Amino acid sequence: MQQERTCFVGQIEENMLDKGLRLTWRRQAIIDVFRAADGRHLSADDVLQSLKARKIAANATTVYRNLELMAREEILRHVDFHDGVCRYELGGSPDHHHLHCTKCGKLLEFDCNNLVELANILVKETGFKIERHQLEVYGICPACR
Amino acid sequence: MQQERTCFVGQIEENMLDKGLRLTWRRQAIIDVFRAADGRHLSADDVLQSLKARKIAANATTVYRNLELMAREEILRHVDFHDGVCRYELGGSPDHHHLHCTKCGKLLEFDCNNLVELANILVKETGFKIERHQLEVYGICPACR
DNA sequence: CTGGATGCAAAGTGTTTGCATAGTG
DNA sequence: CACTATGCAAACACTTTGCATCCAG
Repeated sequence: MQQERTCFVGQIEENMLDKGLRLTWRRQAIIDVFRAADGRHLSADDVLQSLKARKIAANATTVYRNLELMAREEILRHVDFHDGVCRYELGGSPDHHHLHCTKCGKLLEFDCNNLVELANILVKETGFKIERHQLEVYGICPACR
Repeated sequence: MQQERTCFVGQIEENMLDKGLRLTWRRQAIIDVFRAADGRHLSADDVLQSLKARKIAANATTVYRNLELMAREEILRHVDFHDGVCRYELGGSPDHHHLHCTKCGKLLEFDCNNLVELANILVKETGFKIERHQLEVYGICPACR
């Protein structure tokens, strides 16, 4: 049981410990949920349901608190699909964006070197120090056309 | 009094009538609020407060319903600053984007031909028919650095 | 053993819905 | 005069807060 819950302790967990964060069962479970989600973008409720499916007791409050914590510590990244729900994805590179099909909901990710270029132009023209940007694109995917 | 409320009936109002929408006092007042806002991006509550300041009785429900209606009819455009509030701006060209200062809240708008180009690339690569996109950039403005 | 993590209950915020009434075209 | 817009109250979904208890380091 203990073993089931501990799963494997990977880089993310070590990262958390390095940052002085406590590594609780629930936090590990949340990380596992994101690993299993394989790049999908989960809302607090998605996480909660996944935990329930894995028979891990968890409270919505705890999930919200941990998602926010992990986003602050840059373990998760906050993304916003303009649907009124906070979503998160695992880790790292903020330089990919999303292409949504407004019919079937299919989601494609794309890198965007153009945006890096654009960011440079913006820096020159406005003097802003750019911290983050998010581009969401909506359209109809080939299958739905 | 009647005259005060009617203000001037411009293109937007004619546009509404053309679409078969009723032009009520409150709708005109809401349009006036956006005109007076001079390009700023207003939440439902902002609109409500502005109406109150102009001594126009209006109910939150009505404001929500009309903002949604006008967005559907492409009189307003829905924008989302990822702060949990729906915002709207007047009209037209969707091809400008926003640069937010995360310290002072200053807001710059910028056009983006790069994004049009990007959109073309996405169309070619993915086969999506792109309907809309929104880019929000966050950073520190020169004054705050 | 001590301070942070958790659960529970309740409050909060922004938005939506149902229904009766008022007002526009 | 018909049919839509409005106000009001209540419901709603998602998220946050306060406090007592629990547990990792």
